[in-house]
Amino acid sequence: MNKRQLAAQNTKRKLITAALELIKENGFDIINVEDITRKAGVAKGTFYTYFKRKEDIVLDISRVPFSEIVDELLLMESMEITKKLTHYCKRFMECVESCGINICRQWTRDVLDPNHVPNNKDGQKWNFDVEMLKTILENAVMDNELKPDTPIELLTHVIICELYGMMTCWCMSDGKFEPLDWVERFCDVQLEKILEQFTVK
Amino acid sequence: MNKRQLAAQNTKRKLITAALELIKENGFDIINVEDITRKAGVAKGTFYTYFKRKEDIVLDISRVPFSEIVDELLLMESMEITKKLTHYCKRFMECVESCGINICRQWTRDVLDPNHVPNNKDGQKWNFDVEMLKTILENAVMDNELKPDTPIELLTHVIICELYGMMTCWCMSDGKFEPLDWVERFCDVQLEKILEQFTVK
DNA sequence: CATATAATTGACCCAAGGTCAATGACTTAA
DNA sequence: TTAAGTCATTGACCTTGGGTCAATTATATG
Repeated sequence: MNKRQLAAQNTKRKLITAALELIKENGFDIINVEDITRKAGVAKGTFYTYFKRKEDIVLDISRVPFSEIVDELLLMESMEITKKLTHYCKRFMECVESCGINICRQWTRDVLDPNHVPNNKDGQKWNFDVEMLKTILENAVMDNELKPDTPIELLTHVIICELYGMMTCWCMSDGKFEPLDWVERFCDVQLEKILEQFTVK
Repeated sequence: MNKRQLAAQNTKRKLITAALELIKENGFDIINVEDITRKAGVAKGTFYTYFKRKEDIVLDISRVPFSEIVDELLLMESMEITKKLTHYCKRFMECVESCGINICRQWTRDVLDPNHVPNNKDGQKWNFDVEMLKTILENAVMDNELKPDTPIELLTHVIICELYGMMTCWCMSDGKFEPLDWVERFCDVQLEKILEQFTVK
């Protein structure tokens, strides 16, 4: 990586850091692009070198904490399926809480925006690796923990639905409940039931 | 209701009808306030007599179908709790489907908008009567279907989470799955389990 | 009929997202 | 070393569209 690329990387990092602090504190709609660039110490136009639209920076902000979960799960390869899924769900809500309401709010609003086209290489819209969840379930089928005819696509969607539902409701309720208590209750009560009919006894 | 009030009511109805068609067809961000007023046959300023902000009209659009569910549930008073809740959930997703993705998307984005202050009299932000759900559960406790120490607030939130999760994911996935199949699976597999520990045997 | 009230209008304002030609620092190849 | 090429940076400028408001018109009231 040469000098120019390093400088560019640094500029992007400065923008993301500035935006993170400003949005977390004030909310996405309150601040404008110039607030971000001023805090980052660059010109307004520079923002648009790295992000197509004002909204796009939120995806990049939230990507960092969530990407850690994928690494953690790789280390849990040998564990049983419910342990892995429980970890996945709990860590998801931990990330939600650490990002804060303003970021999660805007992230959800972004993904619901039909104009939103992700600008990252892999075209991934969800910040959280849904593919990872699928892989966990596929491995469980291969390991004969789950029946061969398990509808993986469906189960993936069910769990994602649950997590996004919790996140959305948490934001809507202005943080009235504890995300971690919430997800724990879900794992204890519902998760096993969801898997039950596909589990090999 | 005198002539003037009737005309005003009619103007508002025209605006809502015009907006419904335009948003359902094109999406909220694509159309602007003038598109709505042009289609309704009124001036731009008139819009702001009835709605504080462009976004506020979406709440009014979606209120109609959802309000019907409350009436239906009043007719089911004598039925058992799972029947009532199943009906509630299924009808919710029916409304979601009939509103269409563009309306539901924008509705969710609205409620996640921290600037959003509902303009309707009762200050209700959710278009769907959450209080109704609470009432159903409270009645079940009184009828000794559910234990006296049932955490009603919690159960209400759990079910709302599920429904909003389904709606949000449906919108995010661009309508890739069937809302009705989805909610049926939820009612069959998870609903009973959620209630189980509070059910009087 | 005069006064009060409420709905309607559309020209206008303006915040802020987004553009782009010019600049200059850095890279590359001869 | 140097000249050509590349690319991040800049900030004045453009544009869109949400929202305002004084004037007007229609209706209600006494």
